[in-house]
Parts: sequence; structure tokens; C-alpha cells
Amino acid sequence: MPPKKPSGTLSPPVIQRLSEYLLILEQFIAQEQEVVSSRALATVYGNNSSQVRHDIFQIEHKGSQSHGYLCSELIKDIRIALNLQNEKNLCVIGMGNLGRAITAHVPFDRYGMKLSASFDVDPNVIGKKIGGVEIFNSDDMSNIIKEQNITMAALCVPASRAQKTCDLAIHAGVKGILNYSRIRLKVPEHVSVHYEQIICSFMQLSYKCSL
Amino acid sequence: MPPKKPSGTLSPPVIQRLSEYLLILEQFIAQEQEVVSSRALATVYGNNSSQVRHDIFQIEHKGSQSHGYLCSELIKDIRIALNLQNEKNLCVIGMGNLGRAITAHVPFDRYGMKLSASFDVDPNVIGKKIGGVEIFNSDDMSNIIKEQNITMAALCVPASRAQKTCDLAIHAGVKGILNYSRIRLKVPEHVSVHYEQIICSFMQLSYKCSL
DNA sequence: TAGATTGTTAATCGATTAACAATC
DNA sequence: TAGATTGTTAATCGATTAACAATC
Repeated sequence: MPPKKPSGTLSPPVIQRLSEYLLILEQFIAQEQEVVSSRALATVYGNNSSQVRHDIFQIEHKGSQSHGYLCSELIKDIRIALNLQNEKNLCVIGMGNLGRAITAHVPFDRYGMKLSASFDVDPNVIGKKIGGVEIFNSDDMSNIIKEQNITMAALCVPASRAQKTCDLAIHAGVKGILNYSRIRLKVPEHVSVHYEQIICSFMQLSYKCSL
Repeated sequence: MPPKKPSGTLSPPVIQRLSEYLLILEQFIAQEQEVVSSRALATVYGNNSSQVRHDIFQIEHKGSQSHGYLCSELIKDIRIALNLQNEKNLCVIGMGNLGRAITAHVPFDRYGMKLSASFDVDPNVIGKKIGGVEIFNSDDMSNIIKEQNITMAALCVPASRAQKTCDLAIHAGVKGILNYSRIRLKVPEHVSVHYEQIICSFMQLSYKCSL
């Protein structure tokens, strides 16, 4: 019998909430709040204390009964549960506004990820750096992905180029794609794609607002 | 007894899927594919035909038994179900890379939304246009939101300014916020906030990839 | 101690899937 | 007609919430 549950045990809604609890807890730490109750966390997140405790129960973190959770310890255990300790390399493909936003402003290094390359086809930007990350020629993508052992990619290219680019990245070894392009991708079974269609988020919000 | 179910009847997962079906169906139309079966749609979306039929059942669209759904008709009924016919005004606040990406590239007008203003504090960009949308001074936000009857906002400002900006927008009449800033917002009960934390999407993908 | 709060199970609720009759 | 596919209900599955004993 293994000492810990096998990874892959957490369901998508739980993973999602844990990742957001993590950011909230870090906000608490920044405000020098060291302890938090399930009730307080639930208030900020927008759910209820029962769900918070249930989520935390699943990652086998132990709080202090009657005094709540120590933020710093809970952060550690969420990081372990989400597998954020062993570093993963990723790249951003397509340096339009969105690609640049992700490259320059998302703090990957604080969450066990390393943005090790970005790619574009525009000769005017190739060779430059954004947020400390070099922009490479898309033609060299395959080699660089292999060399740097990149396993995840944010796809920020125009729809017309998305499938071809995605095929190339997968062929070079990418296992997970965050797709910001507005088409559905065909990928082999062993590859995960998460669709991040900004317009769909707006539609959902719009629906809620129209009730 | 009302002829149609009251709006607000659709659950969040159903709304989410319907919004994505909509994009897929439009892709089909663009490829001159006029008819689609629940099975074909499920294959592209990545679920199963039973769920597709169940979702479509809920919006009271009638397909043709034995021949599937007519894409154009299904598109129409999804639009109705999602309340995309009556136009809503929205704004983007913060014209960094992300704000510019949303302003320039998200096709709001095709989905019943009108991006009628964007805001920034930088005098170098105020007065310019991006994607046909004028960038106004954030100081004038309150007036412009009221004048143009803006009800939704994409919040793309730095964390340090997010809460203040959000308060201002809500006070001027905004009812729904898509929050791209990395903090939790305190809002009154009648306002909906959707959190779009890019780093959380990466954490979720990373978890899936590490299984 | 009394009060607060967690840990954990059980109950409830809702979402997904299966099944199949109806229909074109 | 036979085959394909929807429409719709029922069954299953999983996620959320409630409850409360345990504990500090």
C-alpha cells in the first residue's frame, strides 16, 4: 500500500479550486495574515466552508482543529498536491498582443513552470526578448522544443495557422496545449488541450447578466 | 403558464458547452457543412452524443430525426437561448497587452455584444484607437459607462489598481466583470465576477500533464 | 472549561450517461 | 422498408452540502 494516494486522484473542479485557493493564500501572506479558517477562505473564494474543508481533506493537509489553517503550510501542501514542485518547461507560440501579455506578465516561475522560449514568424520580433524570454523563429520550433524539453505550449497564433503549428509542437514533444486560437484542434489521444476561448467567457458572463 | 421556460434555466456547464458548440457550428458553416449529427458534434467537442442531445433538448431546438441538426438553425436557437440577440455594451479597462488583445481581436459584435469603450491611464495611448475602439481617460470612466449604458467590463489593470477600478465601474453601473487581474475582488451581491486567472489554467494543464 | 474550528462520513443534489421508443 | 438519428426519460455517477464528533 502506497503512503500517498496516487497522483491523478483529484477531480477537475477540485484542482481548479485548489489553484485559486493558492493565489488567495498568497494574497493573505502578502497581507501578513498567517492563519485562515475554512470559513474565511470560503468567503473570499465565494463558496462555503464545507467545500473548502472537503477540498483540503482530499490533499491530506492537516490544519489545527479550533484554530484554522496555517497559510504557509497549506500553500506548501497545495503545491505538492498540484505537482508544482518539479519544474516543467513551456513555451508561448505567437507573439501578438496575447502572446506578449502571457510572456511578460504571467508569473510561471512562482508555480513550478519555466517559460523557456517563445516563437513568432515575424522577422521584426525574432531575436528580441520579452520579459526576459527570447523570441525564436517558428521555423526552429521543433528543435528548440526538443532541446529544452518543453512539454506545454500556449497557442496564441491566428486560427489559420493554429492546426499546423499545433501539429508541429506535438510532434516535437509537447503534451499539453492551452489553446487561445479560435478553432478546435485535432490532436492525438495522449495530448491534452484546454480551450481558452475568451469570447465564450464573455458569453457566459453576458448570460448571467441578462437574468 | 409561460410558453417558454424562464431564462436563467440553463446551468453553468450547459451554458459553457452551448457557447462552444456555437463556435464549432460556425466553423462547420464556414466549411460549407450544413448538417451535423449529435455524434459528429460530440466528436469535435470532445464529449458524447448523449450529452449533446441533452444540451440541445434543453434549449428546445428541434432537429430532424434521422438526419441530424441543421447548423444554421441550431446556431439561431443557441443564440436565442444564450440571450445573444439583444445587444449589450461592454468596455475593456486597462490597455496593456492583454487589454489590447481583447480589444483588437475578440469578435464581440458577432455575439450580441458591443465593445463601446476602452480605458487607460497612460496619456500616450488616450485618444488613440485600437480595433476601431477609442481609448478614453480612466478618469472619465464613470461618465462614459453611464452615457453608453455599459453593463459589462473586462478588467485588465494591474493588481494594485484592480479593486479601486472595479469599485468605480460598478458604481457607474457595471453588472458583470471578467477579471483578468490577479486579485480577488470585493463586489456587492448584484454584481457577477468571473475570474480568468491565466496562471490557474496553466496549473490545471500542468496537473493533467503530470499524471 | 467553553467556544471555535477541523476532519470525516452520510445525505442530498445535480449532472452525465444509458437506453430506447419515435420518427424521418 | 431498413437504417440512422433524434427526443426524452430513467439510471447512474459524481460533486456539493450538511451534520456532528473530535479536538485544541
